[in-house]
Amino acid sequence: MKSPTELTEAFRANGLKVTPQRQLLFRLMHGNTMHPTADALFSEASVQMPGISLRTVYQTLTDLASMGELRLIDVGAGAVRFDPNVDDHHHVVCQTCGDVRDVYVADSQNLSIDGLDGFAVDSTSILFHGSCARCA
Amino acid sequence: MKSPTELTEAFRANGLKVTPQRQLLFRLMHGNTMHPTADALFSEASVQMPGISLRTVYQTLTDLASMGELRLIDVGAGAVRFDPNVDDHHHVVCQTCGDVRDVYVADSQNLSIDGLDGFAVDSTSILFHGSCARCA
DNA sequence: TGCTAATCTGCATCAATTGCTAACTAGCAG
DNA sequence: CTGCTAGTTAGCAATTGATGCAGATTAGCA
Repeated sequence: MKSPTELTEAFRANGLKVTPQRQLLFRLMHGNTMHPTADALFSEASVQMPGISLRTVYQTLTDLASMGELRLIDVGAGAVRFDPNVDDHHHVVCQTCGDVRDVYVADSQNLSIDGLDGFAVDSTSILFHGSCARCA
Repeated sequence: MKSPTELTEAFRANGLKVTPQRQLLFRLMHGNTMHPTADALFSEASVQMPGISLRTVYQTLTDLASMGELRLIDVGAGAVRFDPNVDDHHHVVCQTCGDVRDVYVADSQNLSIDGLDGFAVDSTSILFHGSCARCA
């Protein structure tokens, strides 16, 4: 994801306004490796800006996602998570503490797939389940 | 997933009762390659047994899943899907029609992962997104 | 400084799933 | 075959994550 400053320019260039709410969320997500849910981010944001709406968090994060600045990840735990890392990477999920971490998989683009039957693959997402170092 | 007859025995052996509702669901899921949602299965079941409860569908499918007879798959489309194929396999999802199909990935157990950092991987699920032959 | 489209808040709504309980029944014991 | 009882079912309430909506507000250009 771009820096808050770059995002400000990108938003304006797209005819979108840059509000204090959005700037706060830019800052909270920039370099964030926690893979927060909308709700977690809302809590964080509320500390610095009491009264901010959960709706606004969803809105802004959705905007960022559709601009390709962040990725939505669904680890099947109820709520979607947001990941500012848009590199070609994948995720490990700790079954105990729910922690999500980025990992890089060699040759993930060149997997040998049987049964495709004419299906054209656009993207691949790999999810590893297990236990993190702390919970093991 | 085992055959309806085998499941009947397995349920009894576990102290679970075999009701007509469960038998119907055994039959509907056996060899089913449609990856139905609970709701889709409920509709199908309702044809043969009007009055069956959606709650019962969820209950029975959850029981089957915890007995290892079927797998829950979440393609991030809102509702969980049920897959009676418990082999080591993965899924492709058509972004257009939503269709889900089983595929087999060579060496999916031996991916070279960077950034694990002490994380112990138990299971891997790979999701391929793209367009199926019909929608392309 | 004013205008106007974009945004925000707060609440209603929706969809998937689970919780709860009274009525019912599979399946064993006698 | 009959009765008992633990396990099940139906139906509805409740929960959770997410989105729709409208009136008040505001960013940012002229």
